Amino acid sequence: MVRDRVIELFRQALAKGAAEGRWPALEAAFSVEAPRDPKHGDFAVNAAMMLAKPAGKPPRDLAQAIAAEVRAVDAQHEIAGLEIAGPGFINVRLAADVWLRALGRVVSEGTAYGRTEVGGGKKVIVEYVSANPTGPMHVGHGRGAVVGDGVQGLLRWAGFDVTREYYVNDYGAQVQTLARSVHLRYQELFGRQVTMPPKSYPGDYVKDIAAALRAEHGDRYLDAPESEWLTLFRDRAVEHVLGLIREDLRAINIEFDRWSSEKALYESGTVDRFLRFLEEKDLVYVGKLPPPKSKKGAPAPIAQPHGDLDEGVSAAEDLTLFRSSQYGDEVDRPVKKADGTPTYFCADIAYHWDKRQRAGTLVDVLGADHGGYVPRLEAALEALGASRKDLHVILIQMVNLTRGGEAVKMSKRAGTVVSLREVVDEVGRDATRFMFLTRRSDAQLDFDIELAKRQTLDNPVFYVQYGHARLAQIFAKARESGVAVPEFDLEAVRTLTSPEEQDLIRRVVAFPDMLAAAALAYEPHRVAFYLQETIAAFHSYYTQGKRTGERVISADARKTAGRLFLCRALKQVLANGLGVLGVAAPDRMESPETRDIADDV
RNA sequence: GGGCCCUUAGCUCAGUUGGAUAGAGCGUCGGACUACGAAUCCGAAGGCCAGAGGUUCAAAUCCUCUAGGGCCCGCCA
Repeated sequence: MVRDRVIELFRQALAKGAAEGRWPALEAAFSVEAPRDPKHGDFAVNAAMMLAKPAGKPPRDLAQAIAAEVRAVDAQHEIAGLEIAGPGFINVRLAADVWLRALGRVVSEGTAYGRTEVGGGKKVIVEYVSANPTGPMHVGHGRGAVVGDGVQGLLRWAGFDVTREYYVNDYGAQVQTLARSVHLRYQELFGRQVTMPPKSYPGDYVKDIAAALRAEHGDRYLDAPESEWLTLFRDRAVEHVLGLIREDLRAINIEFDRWSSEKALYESGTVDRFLRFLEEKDLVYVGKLPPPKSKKGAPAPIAQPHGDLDEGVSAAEDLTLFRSSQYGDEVDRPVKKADGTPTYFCADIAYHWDKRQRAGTLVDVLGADHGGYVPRLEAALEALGASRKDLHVILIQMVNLTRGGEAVKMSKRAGTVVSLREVVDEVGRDATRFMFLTRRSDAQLDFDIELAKRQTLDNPVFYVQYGHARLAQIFAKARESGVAVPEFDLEAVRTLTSPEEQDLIRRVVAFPDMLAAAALAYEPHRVAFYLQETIAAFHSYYTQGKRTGERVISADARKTAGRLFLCRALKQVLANGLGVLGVAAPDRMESPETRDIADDV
């Protein structure tokens, strides 16, 4: 990478000067950034400003000295100019051929262009979605799914050894509730009047499961005690719902390497072994939990009026508590319920402990409503001898679904949660994915269905895809005109001298740096913004060429070859960038006329 | 009462982990197709980066406080 080369030259120069006692050694990393204003050169280096204080010298004087040293180190004359500017920046201008050779690499590396080794092959497990198998995915799950998938894709491109993992909560009260809901629907199929309790799952998919069970077992479980059917109904229901979730995921192009079952953790004895392990390490004790804090100063409710499927909170009893408060959590957390069975938390730390043994770095993509859960998870890792730094949690904020600006009311209770599937079917896979990536994940997102369907700049996915299609059409035109698509030719690309062409070259060459930085920050939205900005620069260049007559394909064979090569590199970068995000890069867009007709039908 | 997140142009949002004069799109106004896709582009107007302190060569970015909005504070998962 070009930027790495600049860093290397400065590092050598700084080390040399420090060894000769001309300035102190620089401990922290200095920055090498592409400045906003191209007049400031290709890169701005802040090393002199960082050294000014420890050296006790004015930054501009130091910058002069450092620049002289860099010139001495630059044996191959890769640097064309060094300037001291502003408060003490060293502005670096590279020799033109350095950029052009880097441009050549875009095409020679092809579909691998943008891959880096910053991950060093380190193992990472990215856990995402992990939606409870109690119903189809809704829009909020979709955001987590797309962001998580973007993160894992980025890490893969940055040279990490990534495992995509889904934790299936197929054990515990919620899937039992699902099983009971199925049983109620099952009774209904035999003509009985049933009322679905407030906290049950009434959806149509529950009826489908009930129907399947009736087809297989007839009325065998109609009046049977719960102990006879609960496990069967639960397992069937979970299996069916997981099938729905897999379909939902396939609709947005997401696959997993591993599905980890909570139930399996119990059935294999892993949870019990883990509990004994905690006891041996003296990380648990039997005690009482302080009463829950009341909110808003109101007295704590004595009992929950609606207790249909809840156990309710009983008075303080002795529980097995995990010493999480010693590791940064607010209070100790129970790992066993009053009835002696392990809590969700217990199984989850066992799961995280297992993951930590399989990989050095863990990434969890969770809904923001799980934010309060993070400290105890970190505490657990710390207590178990790993570091809280080994876990990176990405909290996905809420999605507000709107339609033409009007809020789409979603309520779990009223059963009006909009499924991910409905949205994907209406706006398409690519638009859905891209939409979720146009916002930082830690900020709330307004997802407007009408806007996602619109084909304007409001909806950037069409803009970027159109740019890719437009580039593809240039090559179609070239073939038509008998112009060969060129391989790298230094003489040809040397004709790319306009400010716009120089800008495009720099953007394309910066692609791997951008990807690596986005990966290390776990921020896939950066890729989406990079693509928009890059294709905007191309559209501008293209239209300008149309106006001035300086078109890509012209009578000047050498210029044509240079520009076609630039287009080839651009197209590759767009395709690779869209690929990281899991969005298609079409060579041709459906025309708006055709689409309008289709809409009218 | 406590914890986490958010607040940047009329609207929706970026801002390269602390850098030089804060950027896009939409909307408004005015322009550009006999051509490789006008689903595009060019120009104009639009800002006390919620507010107040602090840290330093440098703050939208870091620390404290204040004001708004969201999420959470279970022996559910």
